[in-house]
Amino acid sequence: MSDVARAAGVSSATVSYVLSGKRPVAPQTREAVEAAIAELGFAVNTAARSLRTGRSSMVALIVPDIANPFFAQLAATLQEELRGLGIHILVCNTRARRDEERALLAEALQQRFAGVVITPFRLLPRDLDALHQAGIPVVVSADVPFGSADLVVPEAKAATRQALEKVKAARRRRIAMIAGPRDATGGDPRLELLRTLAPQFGTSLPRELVVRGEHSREAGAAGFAELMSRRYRPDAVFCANDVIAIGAMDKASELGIDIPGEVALVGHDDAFFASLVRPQLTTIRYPADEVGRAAARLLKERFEGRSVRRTVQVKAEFIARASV
Amino acid sequence: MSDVARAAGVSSATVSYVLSGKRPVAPQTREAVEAAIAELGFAVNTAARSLRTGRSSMVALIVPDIANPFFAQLAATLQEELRGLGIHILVCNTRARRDEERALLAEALQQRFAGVVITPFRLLPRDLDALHQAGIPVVVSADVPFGSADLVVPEAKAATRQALEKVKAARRRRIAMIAGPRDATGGDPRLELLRTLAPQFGTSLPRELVVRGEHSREAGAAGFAELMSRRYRPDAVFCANDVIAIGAMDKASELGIDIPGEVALVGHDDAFFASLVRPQLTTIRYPADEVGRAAARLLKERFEGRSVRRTVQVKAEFIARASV
DNA sequence: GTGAAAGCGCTAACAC
DNA sequence: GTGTTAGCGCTTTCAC
Repeated sequence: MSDVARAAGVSSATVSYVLSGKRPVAPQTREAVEAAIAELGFAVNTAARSLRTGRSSMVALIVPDIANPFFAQLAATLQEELRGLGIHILVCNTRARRDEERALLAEALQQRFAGVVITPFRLLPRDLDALHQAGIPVVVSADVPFGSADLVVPEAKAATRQALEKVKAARRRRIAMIAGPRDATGGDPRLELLRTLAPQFGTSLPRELVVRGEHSREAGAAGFAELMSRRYRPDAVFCANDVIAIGAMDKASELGIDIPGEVALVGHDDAFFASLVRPQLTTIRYPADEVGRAAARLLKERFEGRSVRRTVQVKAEFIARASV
Repeated sequence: MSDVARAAGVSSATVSYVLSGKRPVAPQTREAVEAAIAELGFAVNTAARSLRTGRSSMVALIVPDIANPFFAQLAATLQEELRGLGIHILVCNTRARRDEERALLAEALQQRFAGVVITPFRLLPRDLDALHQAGIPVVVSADVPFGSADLVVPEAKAATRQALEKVKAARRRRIAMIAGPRDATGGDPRLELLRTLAPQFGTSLPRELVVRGEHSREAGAAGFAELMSRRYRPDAVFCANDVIAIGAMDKASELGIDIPGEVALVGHDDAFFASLVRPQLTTIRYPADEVGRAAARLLKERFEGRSVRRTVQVKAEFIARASV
C-alpha cells in the first residue's frame, strides 16, 4: 500500500480511504490512486486488515455434513452471494456433534469471523451468546428461533397440508414418521407440524409410530424396518429428510414391500436425487438456494449496521411424485 | 499472548516458542505456560500470525461446482483431514470458467494461502507458475500432469478394461462417448483411455460417436439425444461422469429407449446416486474420499518441507450394476 | 482534503 | 534456556 501511495504521490492513509470510501477524496487524487493500484496490481493484505480492525473476512458455514446435497448447495449459493463483498466461505462439518459445534463456534469467536451461518443440531441457544456479545452476526437455518440470532425458517404448513391431503386421497390412515434424534436441538419441527395437522385429515400420528435416528440412509433403513415390524403397521411413512427416505426405500425393496402399493412414502427437502429413485420420491421441497440467498442477505444487512433480530421465511413446496 | 506471558512469569517469546516448538523450552517453563494458556482460554490470533509470517492458515479448494457430490465429498474429507493442523478449507466455485479459476488463484497468491487444492477445468499449467514461485503448495486433482504441482491422478486402466469387457460380453460393438468440453484443460483423459483400450476388445471409439458438453445433466441429455440421431447409432454409451449419465438416462426414458436393452450405459465416479437410479448405473468408481486424503497428505508433506514434486495414484474400480 | 504516526498481536533475529 | 525488540501492512485518530 505504501508502494501505491508513493506511485500516486499521496500518503498511504489516502490510499486506504480511497479503498474504503470512509472519507471524501478529491476526484483527481482518487484517480491517481486507482491508476497506481491498477498499475501495480495491488490487493490489500487481509491479514493486516484483520489484525488492525479485529474482524476477519471469513464466514463460517457450520453444518452437520457438507456432503449432504442440501448443505453442499447451501455452501455454493452462499459463496456465490458473498463473493462480491470479498468474503470467503469456510466449510465446517460438525458430524452432528455438539462438542464440534461448540469448538467451531469458539473458533469463529476467537478469530473474529465476519459472520456465521449455522444449522445447529445439538447446540443450545446459549452457545451463541458469546458470539452475539462480540457482535458477530449469526444466521441460524433451523425450524425454531434460536437465541438472538437471525433466522431462516421454513414455512411448511401449506405444503405439509397438501402432503396429508394426498396421503388421505390415497386412502391411507395409519401415518408414521422416521424422525431425527430425540436430543436434536429444538426437537423435530417437521414431526410437530405433522402431528398438529394430521387431525385435520382424519388421522393422527401416534407416539408408537414415530421412530428416531440420525439423518442418514442407514438410519432410514433401520427406522423403516422397525416400523414394518409393528403390530399396528403404518401405510404411510413420512421421513424427516430425503436421505432418510432413501434408506427407507432401500429397506422396502429388501423386504419386498411395494411403494406406494403397500406403504406410501414422503420425504423432505427435495434433494436432487428424489426424482432419480424409482418410484420417484414424493417430497416437501425446501430450497437450499433460497435459504442460502436469505442467509446471505441477512448477513449483508448486519454488515451494513442492522442490529435488530430478523426472521426470513422460506416457503416449502409439496412435490407430488410417485411414492404416494 | 502477553497476558499469558505475564501470568506464567515469562516473556511472550517463550509463549510463542512453547506454542510452536521451534526452540527447546524447559519442562517447568512449558508447564507454567500451558497452565496459563488453559487458565486464560488463550488462542492465538491467526491474523497477527499471518501478518507476521506471511502465511495464512487457509487452504482453498477450487472446483467447478461444489454442489457436485464428488466435490462436496472432497471438501468434507479435506476439512476432516486438515482440521488437526488448524487449517481451514475455503470453498471456491469456478463454474468451470477460466477467468474465475484465475481470479481465485490470484487471490490465493495475494493472501498467501497455506495451500491450494484444485481441479482445473480450463486453466493452463502456466497459471500455476506464480503460486509455485511464491512457494504455495498446490495439489492438482486431474488426470494429467499440471506444471510443477503435486498431483492426484486416477489409475483407471484396469477398471476401464473391465468395463469394456463387460460391454463386449453384452455383445455391444458400437461404442460412443458423451465427453466433456473440447476446450477443457488436458482434454478428456477418460475419453483418451477408452479410445486407446477399445481396440483390445474388438471395437473402437470413432470420432463421429464422440459428443461433447459441459459436466451437467442437461448436457448429458442433449448428448444422448444427439447420439441417438446418428445413422450409425451406438449400442453402448460411456459418459465422462455420472451426472452426465443421469442426463442420458433422462433422455432415454423420454425417447422410450430401453437401457440396457437397446443401449448400454457406463458412467464415471460412482456418485452416491448411481445406485439410486433405475436401472442402477454401471460406473467406473473414483473415490472422492481417497482423493481428499491423498491431497491432504501431499499438502502436509509440503508443509513439512518436501520440495520435490510428487504424484499419487488413486485406483478406480469398475462397478457392475444394471445399465450394461 | 490530506498527512503523520501509533499500534493491532504475533514471530524470529539477536543478545545474553 | 530465556528475554528484548523490530516490524509485518493496514486503519484511524489527531493535526493541519
